[in-house]
Amino acid sequence: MKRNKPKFRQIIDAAVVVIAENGYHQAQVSKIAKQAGVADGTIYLYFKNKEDILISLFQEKMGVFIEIIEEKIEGKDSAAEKLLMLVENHFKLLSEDHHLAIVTQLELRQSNKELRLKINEVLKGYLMLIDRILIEGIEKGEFSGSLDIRLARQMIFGTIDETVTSWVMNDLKFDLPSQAEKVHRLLICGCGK
Amino acid sequence: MKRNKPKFRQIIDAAVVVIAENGYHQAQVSKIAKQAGVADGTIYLYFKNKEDILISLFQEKMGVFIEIIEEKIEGKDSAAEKLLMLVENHFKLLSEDHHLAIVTQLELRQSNKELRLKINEVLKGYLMLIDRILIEGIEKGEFSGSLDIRLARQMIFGTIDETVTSWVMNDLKFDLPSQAEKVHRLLICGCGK
Amino acid sequence: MKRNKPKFRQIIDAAVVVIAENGYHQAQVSKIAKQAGVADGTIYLYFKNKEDILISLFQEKMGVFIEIIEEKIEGKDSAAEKLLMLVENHFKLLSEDHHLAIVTQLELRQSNKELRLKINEVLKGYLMLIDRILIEGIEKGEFSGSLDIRLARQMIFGTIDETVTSWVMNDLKFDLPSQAEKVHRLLICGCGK
Amino acid sequence: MKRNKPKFRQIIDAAVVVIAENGYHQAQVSKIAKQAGVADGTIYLYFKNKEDILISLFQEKMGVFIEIIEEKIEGKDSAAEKLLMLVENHFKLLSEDHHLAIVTQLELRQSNKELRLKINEVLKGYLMLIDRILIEGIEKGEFSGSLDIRLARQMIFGTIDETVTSWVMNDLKFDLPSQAEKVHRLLICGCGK
DNA sequence: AATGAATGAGTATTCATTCAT
DNA sequence: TATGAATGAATACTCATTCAT
Repeated sequence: MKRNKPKFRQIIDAAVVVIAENGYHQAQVSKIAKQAGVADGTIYLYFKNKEDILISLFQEKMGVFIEIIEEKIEGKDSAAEKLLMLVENHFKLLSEDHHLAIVTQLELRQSNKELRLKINEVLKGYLMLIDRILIEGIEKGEFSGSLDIRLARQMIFGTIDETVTSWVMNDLKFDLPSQAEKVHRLLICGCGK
Repeated sequence: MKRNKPKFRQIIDAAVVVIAENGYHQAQVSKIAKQAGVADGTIYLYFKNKEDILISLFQEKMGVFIEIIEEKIEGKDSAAEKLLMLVENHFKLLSEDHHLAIVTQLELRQSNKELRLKINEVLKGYLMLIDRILIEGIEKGEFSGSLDIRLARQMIFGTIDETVTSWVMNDLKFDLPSQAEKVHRLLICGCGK
Repeated sequence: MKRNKPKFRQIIDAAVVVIAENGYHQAQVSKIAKQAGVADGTIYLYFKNKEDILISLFQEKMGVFIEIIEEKIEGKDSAAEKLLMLVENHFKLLSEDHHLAIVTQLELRQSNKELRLKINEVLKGYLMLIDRILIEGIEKGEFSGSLDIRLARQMIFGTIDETVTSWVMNDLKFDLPSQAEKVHRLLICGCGK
Repeated sequence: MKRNKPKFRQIIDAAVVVIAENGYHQAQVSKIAKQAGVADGTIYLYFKNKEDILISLFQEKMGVFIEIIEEKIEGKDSAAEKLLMLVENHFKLLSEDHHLAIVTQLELRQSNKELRLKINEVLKGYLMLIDRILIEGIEKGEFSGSLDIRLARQMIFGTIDETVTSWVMNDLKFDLPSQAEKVHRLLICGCGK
């Protein structure tokens, strides 16, 4: 299994660095290979083509993402607390890895539609996690029974994503994790009183 | 002034069609010229370069967007009503122009960071419109006094944007304008009871 | 029509020179462009791709070949005389253009099967010319009535081709046209007495 | 001596299969190794490089070819009969091994000039066999005394080769050995009456 | 003897932009 | 104004060969 060999992760980590520092369109395979400390050809022993590097990158990183967040929300009793954990850790994980934040929020979105559809496939796991929290919240009576799950999920993900993107676009200037509580409050209570 | 000459809009409209039908990376200048019924070189009498076409496209379309929405909210008394008008018309305008929806939600996001920063510049007018509604809502006591304007704006824009993108990605299948009221309720009241 | 523009022939002639002097596998498009005195991209205004240059090359040169030979045999009364003209001019035309001889006998044969099939398509015109001579010879009673046209054509073409290839492989040392009469005699009378 | 070890022939036979089924340019060393049931590196214990495989392949196969034909013509009294034996067995041997026919007539000719010169070196043995038959025919008075040996040899080899190539190119459709007698007659008597 | 993971050189093609007419 | 022929920079991927085990 290629995915477990050290060079697989080595190349993916190199790709994150190269894309973050040079931009998507300046991230040539040869640059990634150099950063990973392998020959150009070695890349193709572990990945089918350049696109495969990017999909695998997203799969690996998003996989860890989902895993960690699932772990954090496990012990929590209320859906609201779980949502807070999700927002907090989403912000925390990305603020701890600036390169990854730049890659996921800015650079990878420049990829073509085909690649973006595959990335969306990976994202589905995360969106389903949000859905589970929403359903639990409704069942427990924490959230409104008339909630449209899809729209609520789009609000949650859209708000988180827009906040992170805005943070990245503003050159990572403000402190992201400290926004989690306020964002959480907005998602639960909205703008109203 | 180039912007008022017929060929200026002719080329921009051609660009929308070509990008929507071929995708961002298959929207060559020569294709846009052909669609517009002019020679390749003529493009450069009206636009500095290809990027300038895309920025102008966004400026023109977003300008109309803001204008119409401002008009619609003018007479409304409450901030909540104004927000509803904004969501409703945002959805309505895009659902009336599928080509434009595809271009703004999917294709134009594939542009490089530099171009996206310039697009964000144009977006600021729209975001300031949201800010004005929020401030009015706080001042009138409709919205929570402790609202973080920036975060609230990011929630509103993020939610609207995510909803539209999801609609476009699902091949424009569901009815977008009919979601406005529910989205509005979510933005005002959140997920909670 | 691209085929009539001067650059079309200019590029083909450059290809003959470059392939003859560098070999098929060292005949890069950029080398051909340089030899033709045009930019790399200009090649693609006149040819679909590299393969298209080679096919067009063969078509153009073989077209001239067939045309000239048809002209030469026109006035001849007997099939035997016509066959002599064919051999003589085949040898003469190639011995007058060493570059072309090298390209058709050695270099172009290194192309892949697909390209060779297309080249064979072009060759058919020449083989049909041979067939017409054979049929006339049989009808006029010059050639044996029991002649198998296909085999006879294969003998004629095979013998001519092998002779030319051998001449090219021996570095064009001996005088090719002077062999025509002897080759002609062999084709008519065979090895026997 | 490498040539006598089983893996030497094993690799050569694998090469014939792989080249025949995949084409010259798709016959990678790794594919040949896999077909032969050895590791890539093992190839290089038996052959200097890839070219060496192809030359050895040709040497081995052509060696058997010459051996068998020499055996067949040994007892024959006349040069004409010997020539018939040569044509017949040339056709028979190749029609019995389609893979080999494809490799020698089509695929190996795509090799570069250098390799083809080396292959010609191997062919010389076969051409000398033809020469010996021709000389015997002249001495015995069967063939014309004024025969140019080189040209006659080129006619014989060129005709046989063109016939086989044509057979391979027509997907081995017609029966090759049954053409031998007619080809033989053509070579002895030519097209004339 | 045998393995197979690693190497790294080499090239066709696209397309935004220019400028002579 | 308008044209469109010409330009030329820039890059992913393959595969013969090696060598540590």
